[in-house]
Amino acid sequence: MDAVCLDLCVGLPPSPPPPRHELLDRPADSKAMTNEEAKILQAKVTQVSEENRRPTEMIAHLYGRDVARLGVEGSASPPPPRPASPLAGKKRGRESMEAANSCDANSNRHKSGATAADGDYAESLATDEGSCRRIKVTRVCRRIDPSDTSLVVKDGYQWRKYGQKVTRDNPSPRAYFRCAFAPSCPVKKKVQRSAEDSSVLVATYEGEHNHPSPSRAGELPPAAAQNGPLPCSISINSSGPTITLDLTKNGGTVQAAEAEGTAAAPDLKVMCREVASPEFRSALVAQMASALTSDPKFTDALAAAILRKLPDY
DNA sequence: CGTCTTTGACCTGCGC
DNA sequence: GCGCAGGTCAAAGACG
Repeated sequence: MDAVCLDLCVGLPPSPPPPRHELLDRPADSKAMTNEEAKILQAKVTQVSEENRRPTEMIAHLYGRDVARLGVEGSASPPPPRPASPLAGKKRGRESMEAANSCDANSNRHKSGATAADGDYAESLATDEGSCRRIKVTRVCRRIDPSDTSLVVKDGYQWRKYGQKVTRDNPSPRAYFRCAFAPSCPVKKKVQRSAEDSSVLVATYEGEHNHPSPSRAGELPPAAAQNGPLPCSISINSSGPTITLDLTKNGGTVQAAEAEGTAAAPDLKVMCREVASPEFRSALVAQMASALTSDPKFTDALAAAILRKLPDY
């Protein structure tokens, strides 16, 4: 997949800012600013403020949309009908919710003729019935050898199997796992072959681990640890600073999908979650500050704005 | 012998 | 209230 470049152009408008000497090398006898000059500078102040506000709004928009989407998916949207199982209406709400999330990307791929990829990923927040507590529900699809009947999805954690059941809507059994690394860990995992493609294992995780992964470095948050460096960079070109979200730098999940030549659209959710994470935001602020302070246009405009705020000398 | 897996029984919630 | 289906428990067996 090619890098997706969100050209959040925060550059200055086509009309270049006044040269530095116009602002800093003002003749001593021109202390008194004409009304026309004042209007022009006022307009520029407004313009610069607008330019500074734009990236903030775009980031906030991206962040807010991601959060809203996760909330709608998990708790608000009614589950879609399941034509494959006419009796599925008897299922409980929680199960129906999971079915709504169940490998949407997987089914979409089947519709579009593509094959399932390793590490397909979907996540939602499920509302626990009778309370406002939210349970994180994550679904991962992995392609396995069809002859492999182990129902094991390696994810770095230790799991203890406590049950297995054959469900109505799927001839293959569903295995139930608990996290075996920490006795108090509330996370459960259900693993079942996809009803549509028996070579695809669908693992559903409920809850969040209250301990670091035993097989990963514990410093990074799960998403970051799973996907490596933040998939974002800021560059400055002739048209101004550009924020680039590089979907190719998303760690193993996307790479696994790429290895099979398939799209990894669900990983956009992972990336959006990272964009919303404090680590990403602080890194983004640092990079933006670095980019802005190294931009002579920005420093010129900033110096001009500061000068205008200072009393005449 | 300790740990893990298997599997039938039981529990629980939902729809009718 | 009953039946159904998913989820969980726990005893028994397998394995290192």
